[in-house]
Amino acid sequence: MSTPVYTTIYHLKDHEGGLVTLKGWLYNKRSSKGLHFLVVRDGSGLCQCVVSQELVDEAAWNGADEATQESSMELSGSVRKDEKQVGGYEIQVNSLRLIHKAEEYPITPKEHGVDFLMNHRHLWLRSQRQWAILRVRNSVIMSIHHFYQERGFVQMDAPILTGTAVEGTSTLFEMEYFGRSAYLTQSGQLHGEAMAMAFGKIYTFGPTFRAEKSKTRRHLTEFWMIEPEMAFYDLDMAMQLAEDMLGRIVSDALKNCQAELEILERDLEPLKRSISGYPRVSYDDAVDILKSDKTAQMVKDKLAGLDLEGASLSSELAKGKSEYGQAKKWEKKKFDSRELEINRRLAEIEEDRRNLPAWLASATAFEWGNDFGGSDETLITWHFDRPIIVHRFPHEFKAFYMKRDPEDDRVALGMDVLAPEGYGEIVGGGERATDLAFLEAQVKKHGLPEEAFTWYFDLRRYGSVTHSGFGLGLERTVTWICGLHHLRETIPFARTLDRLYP
RNA sequence: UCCUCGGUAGCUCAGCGGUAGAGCAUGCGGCUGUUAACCGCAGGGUCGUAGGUUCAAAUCCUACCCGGGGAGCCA
Repeated sequence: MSTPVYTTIYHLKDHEGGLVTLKGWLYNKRSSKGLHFLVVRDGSGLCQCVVSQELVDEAAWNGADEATQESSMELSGSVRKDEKQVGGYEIQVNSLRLIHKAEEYPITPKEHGVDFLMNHRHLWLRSQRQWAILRVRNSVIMSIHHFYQERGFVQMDAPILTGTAVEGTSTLFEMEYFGRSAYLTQSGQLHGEAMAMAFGKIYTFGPTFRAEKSKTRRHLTEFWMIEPEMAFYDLDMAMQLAEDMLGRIVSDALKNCQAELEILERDLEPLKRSISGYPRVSYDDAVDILKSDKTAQMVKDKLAGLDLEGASLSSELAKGKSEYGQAKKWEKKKFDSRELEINRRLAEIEEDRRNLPAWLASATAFEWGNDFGGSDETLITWHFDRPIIVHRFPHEFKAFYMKRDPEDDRVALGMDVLAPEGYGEIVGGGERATDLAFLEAQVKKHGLPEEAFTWYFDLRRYGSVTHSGFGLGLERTVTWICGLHHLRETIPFARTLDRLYP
């Protein structure tokens, strides 16, 4: 007999019919007399390994018998293709050694609540769904690097400790820095501009901190942001770059993360449409869309649909309850889990029914000059089947460094990319102001400390040029690609308003 | 800061005035192809905390603590 080759579950396809050794952890176990079906995970995937009492020695059998969930083990056996199994392969085990018998594992193959899972994030990472999400995150990161590197951008790091608030609006984490105040960066943009003037086209990729007291599914206090900054790019060029970048991220994910997206049950159609052809929508047009009869009709249709769905689910629930008494035990179990699902969905429907009228009211009352709220963005994106780029906003609610539109002084040359399916803003940026006097006036007007910007003003003193850039929120992008409800699962260890552990 | 929902077994939840329940997990037993396997038995609880109403409180009331979602703000 040949010697087994040490490999990983991901590479089993190269060893069909051969003998291999795997090292991993027990994900789940099913047993009957003389047989153990061990679902093993090794970080690269899952594989069912069959231990038959007749075919292994006593030590191997006892090891499989004793193994508890998440026990670590090393096993060898022959690889067989089997479409029915997770990963498409199965291993008939010849030998097995228990490396460490795990204590009772807190995360069972059943459902858990968010709080419990977040408290066990260090273990939750081992679950299949988290595996899939964080591998998509990896794909997105690599796509971004490839995209920019292939286009001649230089990756440069902006400082994390800063003495300047880039945008007065956001709240900063302040800290003591050798006797004075420093802040954790909320954007690398100003330093990015300096680097763009030195290298032409650059992008930063780093952590960003916002001390906003937001408790929503779209916010983290620590998140990762990618900020390209390009000399000699105007707004239109920046919008095209953002579209090309997102298109690349999406098409790479579709190509490289098929298994992951399937685990996440992601509907691929909206992603396939999101590779190119992003409509450009001016703020003016977006306001018209928001206040249109069509939007009002969409909200009404949505409400009617929710009523229908709610009624149908309620009657299913009632029917199940009336038949519960006569049901067999396994039928009861099935109904119990369905009941949970229905109750959860009903709660969601209830919430939407409460929110939608308020959304419509706020949309109808919207006036030119207001900033879009989360609900406004969602309503606007309902009109499109792929990401859209909204541009040229009233300058009042935009950052001081944005260039004014030469054709309309009321608006700034900013742009936001809004993801479809209700995911909203994933990119924000635009063309930067080039005129020194204008910037000096802006800093004063926004009440920012002028002395903190003297270095920044230098960029307009020595060869000021047209330039643009934007920031991409990594976690929001991954949330959209994965089709998730909440962004906290897209980062290994989320930092939120009241969560610093684990 | 405000609005809203929740806290019952290790976990997910049901019970909503009258002796504390189920599934999963754990332990033991059964089953030679299982797919959140299945079947049987067992252990496991100051019903978030503190007051109050009541013959009787997990259930009703008040306050507080903790968490989820949302608003504002943002990527």
